[in-house]
Amino acid sequence: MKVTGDQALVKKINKSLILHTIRKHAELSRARISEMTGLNKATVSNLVAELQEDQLVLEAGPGESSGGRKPLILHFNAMAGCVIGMELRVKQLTAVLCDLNGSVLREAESPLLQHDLPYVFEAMQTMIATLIDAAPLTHYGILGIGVGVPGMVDEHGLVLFAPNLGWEKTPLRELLEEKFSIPVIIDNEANSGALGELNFGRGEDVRHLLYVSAGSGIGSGIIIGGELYKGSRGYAGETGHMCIEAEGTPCSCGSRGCWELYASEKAYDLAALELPAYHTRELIRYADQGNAAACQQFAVMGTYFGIGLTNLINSFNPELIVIGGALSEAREWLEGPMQQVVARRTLPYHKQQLEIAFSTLGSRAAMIGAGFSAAMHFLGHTRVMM
Amino acid sequence: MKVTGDQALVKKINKSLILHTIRKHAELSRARISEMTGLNKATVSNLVAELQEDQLVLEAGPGESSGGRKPLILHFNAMAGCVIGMELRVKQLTAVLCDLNGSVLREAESPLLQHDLPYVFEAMQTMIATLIDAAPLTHYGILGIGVGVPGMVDEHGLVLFAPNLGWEKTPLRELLEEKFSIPVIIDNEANSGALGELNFGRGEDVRHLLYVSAGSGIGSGIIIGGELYKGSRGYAGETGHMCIEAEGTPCSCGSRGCWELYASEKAYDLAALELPAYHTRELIRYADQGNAAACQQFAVMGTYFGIGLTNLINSFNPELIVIGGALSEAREWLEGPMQQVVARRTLPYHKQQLEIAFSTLGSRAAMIGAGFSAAMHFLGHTRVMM
DNA sequence: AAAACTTTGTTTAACCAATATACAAAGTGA
DNA sequence: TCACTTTGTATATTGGTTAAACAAAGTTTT
Repeated sequence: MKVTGDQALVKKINKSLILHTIRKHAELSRARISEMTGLNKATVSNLVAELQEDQLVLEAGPGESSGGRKPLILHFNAMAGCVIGMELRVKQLTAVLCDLNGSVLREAESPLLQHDLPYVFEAMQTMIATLIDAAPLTHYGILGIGVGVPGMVDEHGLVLFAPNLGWEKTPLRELLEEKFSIPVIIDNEANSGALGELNFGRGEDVRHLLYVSAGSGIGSGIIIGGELYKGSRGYAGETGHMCIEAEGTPCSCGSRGCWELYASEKAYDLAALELPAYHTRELIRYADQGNAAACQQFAVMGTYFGIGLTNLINSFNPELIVIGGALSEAREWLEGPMQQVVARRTLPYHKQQLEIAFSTLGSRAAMIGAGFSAAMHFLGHTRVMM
Repeated sequence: MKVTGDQALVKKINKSLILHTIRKHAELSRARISEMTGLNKATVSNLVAELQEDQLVLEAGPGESSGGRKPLILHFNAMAGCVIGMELRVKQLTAVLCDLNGSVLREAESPLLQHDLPYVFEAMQTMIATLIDAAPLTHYGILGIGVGVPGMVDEHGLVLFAPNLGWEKTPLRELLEEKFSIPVIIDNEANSGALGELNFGRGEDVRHLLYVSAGSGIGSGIIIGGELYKGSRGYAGETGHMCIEAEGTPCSCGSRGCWELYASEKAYDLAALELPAYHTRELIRYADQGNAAACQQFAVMGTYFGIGLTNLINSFNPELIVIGGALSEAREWLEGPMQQVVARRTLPYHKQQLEIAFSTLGSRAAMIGAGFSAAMHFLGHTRVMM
């Protein structure tokens, strides 16, 4: 059954519009909201009153007059409740406690020594419980948990396939919801990172964003029209297995010449590196010391990284690409060769309005994005398309 | 100013819902529509009455009783008006006169000898005028013109760049609207083809579809969530310039190893073909006659075609890929090698629900899709997202 | 300092689309 | 013929937005 229109829907649309207008712009008066949205002043007053009852909007006293009565300043009550954003990495579990604006209230981190589900689930439980205990008292309490995982996730929060964890069809959402009895959102780590950068990083006012996470592999989160694009069964963005050498190195996925073999940490295995370094951090240290082999390694990777980016640019035509993940820390060494290749290889019209940036949220992008998903699930977002 | 909710919007949403329900399913009663949409019977009656006044819905007399009063069968009045769908190709101009259901009422075709705008525009004008004259008398007359062009088009119908025509920043929509005073929709030929296949070809009930048009180059039309995805400035889908050989053959776009150099008609130039054939039709004839060189040529192209498809599959995760364009006529020779590569190289979870099909609309896909765009522009489509 | 003007936010009455409910019309089956 | 089903319409109610008037609280002009 499709969505039909009635008065309740109208109210939902307008209330949602007002809430998100306040959330994004902060410090608005009712009169200003009426102007910005086109809604009648009376409608704004009524719905703001409801949002105040819901504890989602607060009145912060009078503002500056512009020649008449002083406006009553409203702002979004980011502390109406808290959310937990978590990232499950191969060697580490990290999480944040956030308010509804993505501000980090508390951080937690613990190493992950094994990958079997009981062990990992136990570690997640412990960390979540710790953050819940540490949460300040708010009206709604803990509103939800968002988790970014290194693998494909379907629309029911089932982790279909996470090769680096050895997981297959793991019902992570179900397990966590059963344990904590609050909504849980599971998503691919790159998708979460894309949401984080879109909302709290570089992506303000961007409608088409590509977040490319390069670490032990490469994954992309695709934002289209301001929203996450997940593909037909929820796992688009597996761009690491894009072929950039038709008859290149065989990959574990069954294909050959996959991008991530040349432009992620997997490249270290292939390179004839005469250095005792197989991790990005170490390699960066060598490069910083002026080691030619390390510099060369990054230069080659940067070039390959740019080739893959070019393909994504030609296909998706994004406004902004944000590069995140462990490799983004090697920006100093990767950026030059990468930008050079992109400049040389991209179609002229794509170049014009494209910006390629490195993550501003750094390693927290995925956590913050995952928390944002949980917050949005609570806040809702009803709107009309023409 | 954003879209706000009021009663007019509610009516618009519901009227649109009813109209498109009738359009897609045909032969429905008011009672059945009420069940399908969830709208109240009275609401359906009222809005159907308005749609009848608008001449968009007709009553076709009583249907079969299922144990009670006979239903009154409604159907979409596809002949409320006509649209023109046109495709501008490098060597040919083709167009169709369609009803609002994409049924072709009349076809036209003429060779294109030059590419300068005055000549092409003159040819377009003549063809459109002929079709308008040939149109049957309908309530609304000619509702719009849709044109698919071999190049990038922005949201204002400006042809930004069409290398095969030598066009740059050509205001095609403006010119046609000025001339004919009806709405004109310009789009990339692959985008139009994607819409055609989605609505009138293989794509029924498909939400994520990729239409890959292979001819003198390769372009893709991307349907996401049942809607055309155009990228940030309206020209996503330039997948032909996806690099599949990092240090491959230099391309006119400035890059190297572009997919279309290996898997479109451009490959003929590169191949050491010892045949006097440089066009697909001729080559197919040779292959049909058992010529080994021709078969080999197609087999290689099929393999490369599959490699590019694999990249698209991993990135977009579509439910259905439809292959169109001139090369789709070589299906017999391309399909085997192509499917083999895809089967071997695609990630296991992507394979499960993916179907790769050849165009059913053939060379008419883009025209019919362009006409559909014009029809949809008239009919409107208002809906809600949660 | 008083008067005139501005701006903000609320109150009021009117409007109108969807809905539930009752009802009329037109069929089936025993 | 009678009981039941199904279809489609009529009626009163509900509840959201809106325009317009208004009250409140400023600033600017005289």
